[in-house]
Amino acid sequence: MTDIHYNSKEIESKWQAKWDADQLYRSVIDNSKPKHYALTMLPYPSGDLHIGHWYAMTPSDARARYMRMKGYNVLFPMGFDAFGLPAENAAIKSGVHPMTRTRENIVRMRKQLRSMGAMFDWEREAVSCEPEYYKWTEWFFIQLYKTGLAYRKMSPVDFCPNCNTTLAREQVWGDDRHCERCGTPVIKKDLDQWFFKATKYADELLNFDGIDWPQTVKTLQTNWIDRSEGAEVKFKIDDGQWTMDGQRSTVNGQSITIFTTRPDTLWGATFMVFSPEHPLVSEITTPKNKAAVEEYKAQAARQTEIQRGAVDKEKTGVFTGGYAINPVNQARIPIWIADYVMMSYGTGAIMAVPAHDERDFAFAKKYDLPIVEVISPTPHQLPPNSGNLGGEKEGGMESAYIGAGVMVNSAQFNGTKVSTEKGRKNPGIAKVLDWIAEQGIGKESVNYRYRDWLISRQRYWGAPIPMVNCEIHGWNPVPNDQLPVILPEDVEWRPTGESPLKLHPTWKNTTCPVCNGPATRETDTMDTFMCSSWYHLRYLSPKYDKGPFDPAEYDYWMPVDTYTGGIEHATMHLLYTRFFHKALRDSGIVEGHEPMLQLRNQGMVLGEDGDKMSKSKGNVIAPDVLVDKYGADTVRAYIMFFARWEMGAPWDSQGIEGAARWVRRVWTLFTDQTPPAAASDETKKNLRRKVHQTLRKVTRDFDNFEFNTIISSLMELMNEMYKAREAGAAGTDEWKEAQEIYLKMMAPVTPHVAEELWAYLGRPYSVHTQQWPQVDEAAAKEDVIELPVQVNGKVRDRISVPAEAGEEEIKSAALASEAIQKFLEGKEPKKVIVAKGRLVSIVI
RNA sequence: GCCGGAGUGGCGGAAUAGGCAGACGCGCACGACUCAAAAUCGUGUUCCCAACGGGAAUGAGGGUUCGAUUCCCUCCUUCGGCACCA
Repeated sequence: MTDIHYNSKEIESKWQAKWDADQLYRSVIDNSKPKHYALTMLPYPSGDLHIGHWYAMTPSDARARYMRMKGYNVLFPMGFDAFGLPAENAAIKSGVHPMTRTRENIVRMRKQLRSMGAMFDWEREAVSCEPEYYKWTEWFFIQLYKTGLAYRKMSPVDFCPNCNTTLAREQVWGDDRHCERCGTPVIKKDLDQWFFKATKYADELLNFDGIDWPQTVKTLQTNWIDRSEGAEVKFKIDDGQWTMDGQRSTVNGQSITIFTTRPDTLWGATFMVFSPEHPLVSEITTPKNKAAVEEYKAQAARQTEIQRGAVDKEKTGVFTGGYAINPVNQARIPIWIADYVMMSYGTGAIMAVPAHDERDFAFAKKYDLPIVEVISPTPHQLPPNSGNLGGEKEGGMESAYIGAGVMVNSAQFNGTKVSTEKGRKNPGIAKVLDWIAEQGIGKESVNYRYRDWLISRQRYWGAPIPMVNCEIHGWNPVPNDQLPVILPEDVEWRPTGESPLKLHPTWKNTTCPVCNGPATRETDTMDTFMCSSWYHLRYLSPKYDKGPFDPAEYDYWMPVDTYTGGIEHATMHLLYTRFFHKALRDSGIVEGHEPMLQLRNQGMVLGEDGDKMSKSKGNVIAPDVLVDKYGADTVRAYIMFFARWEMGAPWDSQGIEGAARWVRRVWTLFTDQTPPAAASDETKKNLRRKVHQTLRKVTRDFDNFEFNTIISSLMELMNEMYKAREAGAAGTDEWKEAQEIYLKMMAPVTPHVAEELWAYLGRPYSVHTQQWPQVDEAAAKEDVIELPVQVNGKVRDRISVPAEAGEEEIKSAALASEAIQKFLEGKEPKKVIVAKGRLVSIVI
């Protein structure tokens, strides 16, 4: 029976069936072991598992397996993020109900996932579109509503005209502000929508203490939230006399608040600019300027935000006729409107400091508005108090000055140093902040770009928002005993821009939970990111019906120890789930500040042409085909080998042959029946050394998610084993140890073939429940090391010295070398540096 | 414009803590086996100088150092994020 062929199909189906039957991957609470919750992002059930899923999941699985062998009780669950647009869009086209289609797709994908041979605990599978799941999605909504974190507001929101629904700010991408799902540029609509008050946690979300997340994700989230420190300052409206009869506007004397990051430049504020949409614009506009202002507002409204947002667009604006008083120097300054001021940021109005802001400078130049320098880069150029207090033009400036300097033209602050630091770290800003607070002019303030999370979607295939509206009692949550609000099945999916549930004849009619009178249900559904914000909790106990999760399971397994998935979710799912966790924590539902302690992102597998894979480009690699041709073990091995996991790389159809060859060569080596021969002690010692060195390396690489070098180390060891066999090592104790350790190291990567060979060698089932081997440091140690000897930085020779050799011994061995002597030319070296275990460096 | 990642052979990539650049694999070349091919096995494979031998080389240029893919500065290319954000 020397000639056993490697048959991937046979051994993979055999072991998958056995593992299933034995419940080898069932994870149950076991207080005798430390737990490890390994989580990988759940797929959307599109109906086909693609190579990207394999790339994300198999290294995650390998590491979960490794942790299990290290002695942890590991939970590695899988499920489906099953609500969402594609199923609904397919329904519109084909008429097949989304639930039908989704369940079919799940059956198919479950099968594909099983072909991976991963250690998923299927008993814990969770599917977000099933009522027993979304009951709790609805329940969570109500918890957030009860704590004031869910609210309804009419506001201008992003709407995708192709997907026919509103989107959260995070789901609008790129320069052209397109829909994250379909790429269509979004439009603005004024709509009454449900939001989660995520901004309440803005500062906390900026804090990543205690979590081991990639710097890139932390940076992306930080940029997204974009905290900026500054001040809110009140300017009084002073419109003087508008008309011949001295009539004043209704807002005369009222205060308008602006946000600025540069309160130190207040003395240079020579005009104000309001956003055209600012509610006070019509109030402050004088009759004389009304026509021009209305015209400008209409023009601004016609433009899309993209057109308005074009950075290099020339600044435009019109004067309102209104004035305000600069609170620091009482200068009467004109109020303009311009579309470079956005209603959506700060207060929708700014103080314009043309001398020290490029945009304000361009605007002032164009409309001939005064420019007053208040920060001088050269402190002694201007005599103190040489101020031209707001009004006169400063002709000398060529551009706005943004750098450090000292304050000038700023009354008692003249001479105060200003750095380029932001916020309180800047001495000038700090002083002015204190002073304006004292004077009651303004106060220190923080602004964020981050917006509350808009969760209403005008689509059918999502979790219903469990709210009821009564004419008398307004909005109220559906009582707990009526949850879940079930999605009706008989719905027409017409893409009308309105929620299909709204068009259902009866579903929306219900009774008010307060008065039992007639009321209507909310017909929008929830953003599917709501479902995925808590799926890691449902995995704990997917069949539990007394709450979203079983507290006993929660106490044992949470938090997630290792989370893996794509970085494209940095400012979406990964931010939502952190917010969600904090919101639940404040409701007393969960504990701790963060849901996922460690995060690692995989890169992307590109097509062989180096482009992103897509059906239209025809460069899609189908894992099913690869599994059929090579077997899952080879696909797993190649996926882990061919790129740095966090970087990704283009697929290479020839490259996978290398992984296939490796698996076959291991197979051949391990099933080989070469009779034991006499190997020298040297051979046996070298074999052991290589085995333990490899073990040390593989262990470290698993710890560090460096999967590609795990495979190359295993390939190297295999090559060594082939040589050792040639030298007669087969059958020796050292050989047996090598085989045993090899299969244990291989088990997380190629679980089927490792199990098969483990059985072949007559070891007790299963290799996957074995303890991870211990490195024998003594065996791994080198006796003799080869050191390169450099002369003036160039390697001129290599010497062999005992590993234990002292500095003097190494030094004299190096100097004794013939090759080195040649380069020394009899001269005495200036310096000899011995880096122990590394090299010798001689300077002449 | 701001923030972050990445630039190493024909290709994917490797290189504990600043110490032999190119591990491992793909590809390619040559050889063995074969009637032949595939598979398999073996050898070689950064570039330049014909070469024993030597020189150059980790995006470019500079710096620190006995020594730099690794640290510092300037710049280029590329990918991603943000952006009239006050």
